Order: sequence, then structure tokens, then C-alpha cells
Amino acid sequence: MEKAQTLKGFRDFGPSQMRVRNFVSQIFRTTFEIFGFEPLETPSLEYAKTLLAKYSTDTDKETYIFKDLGERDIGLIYDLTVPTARYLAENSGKIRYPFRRSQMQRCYRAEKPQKGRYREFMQCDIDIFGEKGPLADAEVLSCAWEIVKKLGLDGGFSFKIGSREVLYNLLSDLDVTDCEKQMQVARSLDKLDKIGQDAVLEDLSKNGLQIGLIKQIFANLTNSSPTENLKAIMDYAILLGIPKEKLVFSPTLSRGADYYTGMVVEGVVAEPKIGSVLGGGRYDNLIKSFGGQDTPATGLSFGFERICDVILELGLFANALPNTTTRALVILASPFISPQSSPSPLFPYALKALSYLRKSDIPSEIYLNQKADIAKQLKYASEKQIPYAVIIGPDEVANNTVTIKDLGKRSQKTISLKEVFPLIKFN
RNA sequence: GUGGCCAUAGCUCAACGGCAGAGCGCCUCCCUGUGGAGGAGGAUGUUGUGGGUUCAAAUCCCAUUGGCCACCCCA
Repeated sequence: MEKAQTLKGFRDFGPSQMRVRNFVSQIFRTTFEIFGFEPLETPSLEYAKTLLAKYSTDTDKETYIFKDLGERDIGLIYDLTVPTARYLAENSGKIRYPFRRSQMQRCYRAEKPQKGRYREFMQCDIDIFGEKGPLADAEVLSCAWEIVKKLGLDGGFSFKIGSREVLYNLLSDLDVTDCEKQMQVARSLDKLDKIGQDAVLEDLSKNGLQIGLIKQIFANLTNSSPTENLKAIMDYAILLGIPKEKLVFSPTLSRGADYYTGMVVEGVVAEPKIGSVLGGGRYDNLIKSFGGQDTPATGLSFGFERICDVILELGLFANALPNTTTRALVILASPFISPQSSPSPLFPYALKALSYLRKSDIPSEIYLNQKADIAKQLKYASEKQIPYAVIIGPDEVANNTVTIKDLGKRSQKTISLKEVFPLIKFN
């Protein structure tokens, strides 16, 4: 039998990883709610023809497609935009627009995995459907900003904001009117940060654009200014609480996807050089192209996996929460723990204490191996970073007390059980 | 999808055709009511998996699984 392994690009999340992930997703969920984004969840499997309806042919290969037992052609969701477009089309008439929706689900891509790129990953989107105006874009931005703050990433963070309108107008002015050509420029430009201006220049000239023209595009882009619409978005965003200096107009920001029609945005952190932690923009034609009604849309997607990585890397989490959610370990003092006198006379008292702690909403454990001495039990607590040990021995039982030890401070005192509650609960 | 690097003890790695090792961790004891330190002792493996070459394979070759990197792509 082969060694047990996870599938390529698929991961287990052990307790310590789950604590980070739960911490992050908790912040997402509560903040979405505060900003009026209503939760939506759609199936992980969709008809293949739904999944492949629109996108370019390359992505076909990265979508998991197979047959179910009823010979239906189906596939795993590749993103959340497509299922949502399907949902909007299927429920047109029932939905009250503008519709603010949040969605957090695992998505699947059959691409070659690398660090930060997995075949199964958490996708986390907010979008507003059915509103063209700049306030909608600003709302999305301000929700994202709130989350960034709550995650403690706001220090080196900034929004890079560009506009497809600026780009396309500029290209049209230079007689680059062919739609395909315009897309190509957008796609190449997207790599600017990563590969530098020279490489983009080369890339574009390989695609048949003249050097002079490309240079002109760069020059015009760097000198361009935000559209009225973009200015309005930024003004609203500032009124909604985003510091002005966090909103950086970046005319060369493009983003790869070709369906964006207005604002495009990326959120970048300075500290770990990891690129963007969120991205999105306005895509007014996409929903219609999926067979829905003409529905303007704006939104963005958080790089959940990346954000978890960043938080771990910056150590933002390590200090914030202990290694376990358990707050107290009930420990039996050694002398009375012998296999012969099982159950130990300490047990009725110890288990009563354990129940009391749990009834008081203090996450608690008792060491399960009855043969373990007190040193071993303390070591367990120490390694799991359980903050308190509740030690029970014959003296405690006789006096109706417990000895509570603060593992961090290495101090202890003997008190009544009732006095334990405030000590653990509020420290 | 294309190209490259890698897989050896729980972890980090060494050995690069000739008996599979070190550091850290782990276990036991010094310590029968006190965890991060110290001292003494101990255990640890079908070298990712399957085949091939060879007197002999962790080492060379092929396949396969998984990890990493660049490209591709990134809704």
C-alpha cells in the first residue's frame, strides 16, 4: 500500500491552521454583515455548460469537468462569479436590487500548484449588483478597508485604483480600436509590477505593436488623470472613512481579466512582498453575457489564502491568540492516581470542577491518562499553551478548594472553585 | 499545460555505488504535589512508491505520487 498522501494541490488544515483560518473568516463574515452584504452560498458542482459558458478557452483546461453517475456533464466551481450569475438569472424577479452579496466558498482549479496557489482554495467575494453609480464602488472599497484594518494589515496597505475607461479611451485616441488588441494591452500591462516596463514593452512588440506606439501609450498613461467617475468614487470612499493616502490612482493598473468595464482595483501590502491581497472592479456587462438581465456590477475578491499566509508571516496572529482554545486543564495530583484505586477518590471532585468550568463557558479539558504524574500533565498544558491549570489533590478536596496555576506567570494560589471563574474568564 | 530543482528518523539535514548518520525533538531515570533549565542513559528508518542496471543501490536509469520554482494562466 502506498503512503497516504493528499491529492496534489489539496491540503489538510490542522487545528493550529484552522485557528488562523477561522479567525480570518470570522472577521470577513462579521464585517460583511456590518456593511449590509448578505450571505449567499451556491453548490460546489454546476453543469459543465454553465461553468464553461463564457471564459476564454484556456480556462477550460483548468476547470474540473467530469461525468456524474447519471452521465451528466458537470464540474467543480472555478470561481464565485459564475455561480452567482447563474443564481441571478435563475432568480430574476425575486431579487431586490441593488443586491449586495457576500460569498465565501471553496473553489477548484486544476492548475499546477505552487506556494499560494492550490487546486482547492477559499474564494471570498463581495459584490453589488444592479447599481451603476460611484457610491456602489466606494461602498465595496470601504468594506474592504474595514476588513484590512481589523486584520491588522492596514499599516503598509494601499489601494491601487485604475480605470478601464481611461485605458480604453487612451487606446482609441491612438487608433488602437481593435477590441482584441485593447485586451492584449490590458493583459500585458497587468504584469508591469512583476516584470517591469521593458519586459512589457517587449511583450507588446512581440504581439505586433510598434515600439513608438507602445512608448506613447506609456507616456499618455502616466500623464493621465482619473475620470470624473473615478474621482467621485474616491471622494465617496474618503467620506466613508478610507484615508486619502491609501487610495492611489494607478493608471497603469490593469488586471488580467477582460470583462472589467470601469474601476479596477488591487489592494497591496508593503511588508511581505507577496503582491496583492485583494482585487476587483466594475464589470457591467458580465452578468448579461451569462444570460441574465442587464445588471451592472461592481465588487472585489479577497485572496483568503494569501491573507492567511501574510498574517502568519507577520506574526500578527501568534501573539493574538494562544495555541488552543482550551483555557483550563484540570489536573489530578499524583499520589492518589493508582490503577488499583480506580476510580481515584479525587475524581468525583475533579469532574465536578470540570463540569462547573464548562457550564461557566470556560473551555476546559481534563488529562485523560490517569497514570500520568503531575509533571506530565503540566507539560501537556504548557505545550498546548493552555493558560491555566486547575490542580486537585487530597488537600484541595478536604478544604473544598482548588489550586489554580497560571502557566504563563508560573504562579499559583489555592482558592474556592467559585473564585476561579472571574480569574480565568476575565484574564 | 511547458521547463527545471527536490523527496533519507517526528523536524532540519548529512552520507552520492560498498554495514544509513548528526543536531534538535522524543522516551526513561536523578525528582512518589509542579511544566520551558541541567546531568546520565535509551529508542527511532522497508531512504515517497513501483520496476530496472549491478556481485552490491539512499546513491545510476525508467515510471509514478507528492512538494517547490519559473513560464502559462489567474473570473
